[in-house]
Amino acid sequence: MREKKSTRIRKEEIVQAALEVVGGKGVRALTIAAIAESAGMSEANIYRHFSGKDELYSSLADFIGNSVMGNAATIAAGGRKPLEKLETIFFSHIKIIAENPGVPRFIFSEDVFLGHPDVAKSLTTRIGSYVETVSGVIAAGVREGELKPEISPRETALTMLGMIQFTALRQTIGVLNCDITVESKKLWANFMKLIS
Amino acid sequence: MREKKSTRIRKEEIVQAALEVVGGKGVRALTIAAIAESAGMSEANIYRHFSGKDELYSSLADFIGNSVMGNAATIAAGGRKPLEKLETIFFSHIKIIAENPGVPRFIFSEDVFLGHPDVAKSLTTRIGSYVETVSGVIAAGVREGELKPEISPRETALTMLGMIQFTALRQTIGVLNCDITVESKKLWANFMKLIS
DNA sequence: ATATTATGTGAATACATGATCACATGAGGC
DNA sequence: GCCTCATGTGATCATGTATTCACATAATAT
Repeated sequence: MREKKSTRIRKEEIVQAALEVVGGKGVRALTIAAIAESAGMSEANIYRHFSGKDELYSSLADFIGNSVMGNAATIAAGGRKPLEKLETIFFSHIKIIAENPGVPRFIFSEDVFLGHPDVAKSLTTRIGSYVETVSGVIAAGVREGELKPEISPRETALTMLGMIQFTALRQTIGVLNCDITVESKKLWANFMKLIS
Repeated sequence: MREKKSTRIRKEEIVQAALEVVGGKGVRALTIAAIAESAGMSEANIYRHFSGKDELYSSLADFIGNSVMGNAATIAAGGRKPLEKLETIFFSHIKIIAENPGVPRFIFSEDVFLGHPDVAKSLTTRIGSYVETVSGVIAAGVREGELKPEISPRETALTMLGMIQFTALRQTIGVLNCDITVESKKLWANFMKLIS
């Protein structure tokens, strides 16, 4: 039999294993069997620490939300100039996506939004505040004269997030043959020309 | 027993039914049973017209590709001005998404890109040519002085498609509480300010 | 009219997946 | 050393899904 560890540690291991499964084979492949194999334990043991797949999904969403989406708010609250903040948000978001493909896959997966409404609600709230955060930074940029005065903060924020999201998507489905960081630099350079 | 129809007609009906299932309940719910119910026929009859789920996926991809992505190429080949073409491509794409949510769901679904590599390859090719088509229109717009000379056609095209894709996504997951057409008008008005 | 063929279906098969259970075993308190 | 309990597991069950098959019936040719 395996070494025994506390539930707290096992939970983290299981969530991490789940994220790896999603990153490697997609949310569709997120079966108890796959998680158990990735975590190196039996299927039954998953149920020892989680009541079922629902709780596992919630934990996964919390983990992603806390470690990832909170990031933008922190940057926005910093003391730098708006344009700098925007750039930092953009590239840190891209970096997260590049390092962990399971994140965007999970966040925008059907299994979450059609199969786990409570998890979906929590994620949509986070996405909404993400949009507001970026809008606020853009509005500040306009006020301070760094950005063109005629642009609309909210729509520009949505355009920027769409650009990020589309990049993640293209990477996920393999359209992006070159490196995602190279691609994102080109996109950002062009976006700068559009907004300022 | 039901009325008998030719395979050609039944195939169309089945593809349409499948698209409705995807639009209503997602690719995850695209089971033979669900398609059969939506089409009003028995499961076994699906196999009378398709060799299996793989062929059905291919047909679905072809249908979407032809009726949707071909659209942009037609518009681009027309005789209007680049900016007009861009606007038409944008709004017809949005219209398709609004009328049939199954389209973006299917195109960017994991089930397709991780479970049906041949279908995925055909779709990635189409997405690639879509990007090129839009890039071409934007490049023409720059040449003719309708758009800012400093923008990069390819990256601007990706930004525009990202904007569309993100709108589709927000509609799919329910973040978009207001009408998608209203939202898209606001986004386009802002995008015009960005590119010209 | 009859034969032939294509189209339609309920029932059955094979397999994957989520979940449970009885039982095994390691860790810490005594 | 022994007890207790949380942790770990193979076996098992229930359900859902893709697919097949024998059989039924409408359309069509002869």
